[in-house]
Amino acid sequence: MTQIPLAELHVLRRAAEPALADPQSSALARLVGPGVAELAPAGIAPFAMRRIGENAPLLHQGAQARHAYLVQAGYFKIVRIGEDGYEQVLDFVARDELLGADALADGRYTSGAVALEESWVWALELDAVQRLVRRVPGFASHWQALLARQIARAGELAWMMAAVGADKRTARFVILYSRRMAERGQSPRRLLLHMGRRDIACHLGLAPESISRAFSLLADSGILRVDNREIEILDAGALHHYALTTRGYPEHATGRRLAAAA
Amino acid sequence: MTQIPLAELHVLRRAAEPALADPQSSALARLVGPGVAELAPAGIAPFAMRRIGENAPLLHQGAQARHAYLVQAGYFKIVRIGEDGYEQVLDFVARDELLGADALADGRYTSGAVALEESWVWALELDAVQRLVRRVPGFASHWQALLARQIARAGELAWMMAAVGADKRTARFVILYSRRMAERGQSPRRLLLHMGRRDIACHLGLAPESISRAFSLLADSGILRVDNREIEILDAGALHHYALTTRGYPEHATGRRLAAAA
DNA sequence: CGTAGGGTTGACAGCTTTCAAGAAGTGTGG
DNA sequence: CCACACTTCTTGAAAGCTGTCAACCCTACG
Repeated sequence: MTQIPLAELHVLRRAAEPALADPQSSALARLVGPGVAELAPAGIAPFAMRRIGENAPLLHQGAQARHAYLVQAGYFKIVRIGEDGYEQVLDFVARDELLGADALADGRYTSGAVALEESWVWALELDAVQRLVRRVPGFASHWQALLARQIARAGELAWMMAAVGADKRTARFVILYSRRMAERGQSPRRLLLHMGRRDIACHLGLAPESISRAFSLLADSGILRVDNREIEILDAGALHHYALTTRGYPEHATGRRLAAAA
Repeated sequence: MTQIPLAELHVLRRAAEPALADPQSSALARLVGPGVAELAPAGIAPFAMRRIGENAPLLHQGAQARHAYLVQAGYFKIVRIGEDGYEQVLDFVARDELLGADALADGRYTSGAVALEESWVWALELDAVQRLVRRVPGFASHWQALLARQIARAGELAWMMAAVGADKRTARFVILYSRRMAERGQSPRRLLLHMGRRDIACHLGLAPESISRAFSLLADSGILRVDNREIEILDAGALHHYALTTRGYPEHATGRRLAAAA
């Protein structure tokens, strides 16, 4: 009955002192390629790793941007502070993902970023990135793929937020979380939430109590097993089915004039 | 009492046959620069303009992507069709904005795009864009700024969706719409909605009736004047104040360890 | 050991969805 | 030119759900 807790993950989290230039484990090497080691001495890519303490901010909303950051290890939340001082959690960011890329638009960070746990990031000078885009073949497409990935996330966000009920929205959050776990090569079934209920609520536009209730409901339905921040997906099919029904309208008679191009 | 309707805008919409290579009015020239005319003959940038009829699809979700599109004139909605056949409106796209850039991630469009009215777009071959990024100085930053702009939109979306009530969410929608109008140099006070109530509802995750009610409420409050798809912001301050109160929590004790970087 | 913070659960008020009907505008065909 | 059908938008009333406030449990930490 009592399964082994995700203790190994906890340990892994604590001991996540990352290797630097090893292509196997360096997010930077995965982005730039194996030739990364030769770039730094040449002055083309003076990329440095930074450590961010738990609850420490990395990006400051509205601040002048000189760097983007590539997450090597740890977990961040993207927050936007409204004019009224209320914070909204826009997204969560994990290893191999980009922070602060939105600053490419106008040179300022449109949102803040806070580490949810001890984290390590690569500081990418925006100027240096531009040099790499022009000089290093293949880098431009890697970089743009990373940017495009962020754009695609907007769609995921809209999909999640468009769900009607609090429980359905929570179900979709779990699905997305699981999918991202899988992208990082981790188990898509046994999840360790790196954030608290309040941050989840802030992200989904719900009350923390509703998150709690939704988790309890999904647990009682036998779809999830919930133990504080440890979550296990017991019935993925049922979870997807549960998350399916949404506001929206069946694909109406689109395609009446399919070919209208010149 | 009866103000002049936005007739001139309607007319403008109808007569929007765009000029091609004039830097003043060509979205492509604004993106690439005045040298755009020299690229096409050289075979570097074989960009062509396409006309899309009303209600005609431009992007097909899941289809192999060879082009991104830059909107020259008209209006689009970005839609995602769920596995259950229900459509979700992710965003709306207007002149000078990008369609299908998310395909840079994995070569497939993650969402579809449908013209809400007769529209014209520049078809940008993705390969050609890559060539421009490397060869044309200054283009890379323009291009990336455009991509970054899309990323920043995700934040706007989250902000809008995080509002609690249907009326507040609608108010935020109007604010964003107004802001985008201003970005395009149009009046931020007198708005012409290019989409129907149902698309708005689909976008906000609400029922169409709720949109109607929210508009009526804002109109009765003297904040908006609503006449079908013509909307005028009568009291911008009140509108912002109305949209302010949101779910979320006052900036909690962040910054306990402000400096934790190496 | 005591406190503080996070998570869970319960009850009521408020709001949104749903279903239904009516009004207004648009396009077509006679 | 008119009439009809169609779509879109609006408005009304009841049911359902979520937010709020409150209390309680648990763990972590000093």
